[in-house]
Amino acid sequence: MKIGQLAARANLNASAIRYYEKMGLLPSPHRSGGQRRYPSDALDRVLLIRFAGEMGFTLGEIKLFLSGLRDNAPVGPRWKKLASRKLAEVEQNIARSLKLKALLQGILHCHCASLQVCVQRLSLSPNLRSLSRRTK
Amino acid sequence: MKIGQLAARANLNASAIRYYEKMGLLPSPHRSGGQRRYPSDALDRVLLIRFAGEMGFTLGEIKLFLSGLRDNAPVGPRWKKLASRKLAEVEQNIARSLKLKALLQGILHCHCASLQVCVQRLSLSPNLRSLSRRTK
DNA sequence: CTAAAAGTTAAAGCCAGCTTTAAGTCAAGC
DNA sequence: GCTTGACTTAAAGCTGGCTTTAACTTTTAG
Repeated sequence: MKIGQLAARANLNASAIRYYEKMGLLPSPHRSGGQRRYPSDALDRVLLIRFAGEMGFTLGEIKLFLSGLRDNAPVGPRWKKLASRKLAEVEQNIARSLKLKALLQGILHCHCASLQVCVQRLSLSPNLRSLSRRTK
Repeated sequence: MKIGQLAARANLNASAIRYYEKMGLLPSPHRSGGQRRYPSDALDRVLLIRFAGEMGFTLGEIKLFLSGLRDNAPVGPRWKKLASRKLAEVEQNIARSLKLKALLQGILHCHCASLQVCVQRLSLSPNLRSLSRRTK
């Protein structure tokens, strides 16, 4: 299979496939006249990568658990550890989003004179002091 | 107030304040000897910006609704529109995260022979075909 | 045989929201 | 008056996950 066909089947660009290879997520396939030829199971691998990506794993993390993944290897402890860490992240994200939702609804339904009053009335100001600077 | 003090009170870097100004979110204050001097209510504005940012609004969106925000202006229809759009986004994010959580738990608790089997067993493969290419 | 389509590479570009850097100017304490 | 710290600017850098570009080669259809 040529790269374009693989890409079409996985519904992504050929450049993404090359990128995965460069990042070490896909083994470099053998070539015919300089062009990549993929075995058919490469599609599964690509789909698995996309799936993990959709689950919020970074390419680095995916590379980590793929590197220990043989044909029919069992779901290993390394993967389980990564997955439970990711699960915690997802749960945090959910909690945070629920708070956000409540805040937005609160402000949407309020009849305060101004946004600033709203924010104060919802006791958000104290929160504000603790925000940001997260990058340091 | 000098920029450093404002930054300290808002708990962010002076560079962020300058960035907000450059992006049109903060009015450029008058200067003494080339240096910015802020009125005390600038802090409220900065905190409001941060707050909105934490709620998931982009700086562009924040600029939009700040541009119609006077001292004690009522919570305007423009802001309401933006907020309800954002609310929908947040709700989508929650729904998506809940799915992710279920998937991760499913895989974590399964006893499949391999990840690939897991993914297939959880009927994820069909989903996979419809993923990505979102940037086009 | 030829032209177009698809493949190749390395390197640069994109997005947001800043931070960092470089090379200066200004303010405050002793 | 001098040092140190805070301020100024424009421009470049950072993160991640690719895409785009440019210049070129290979394959394929007619």
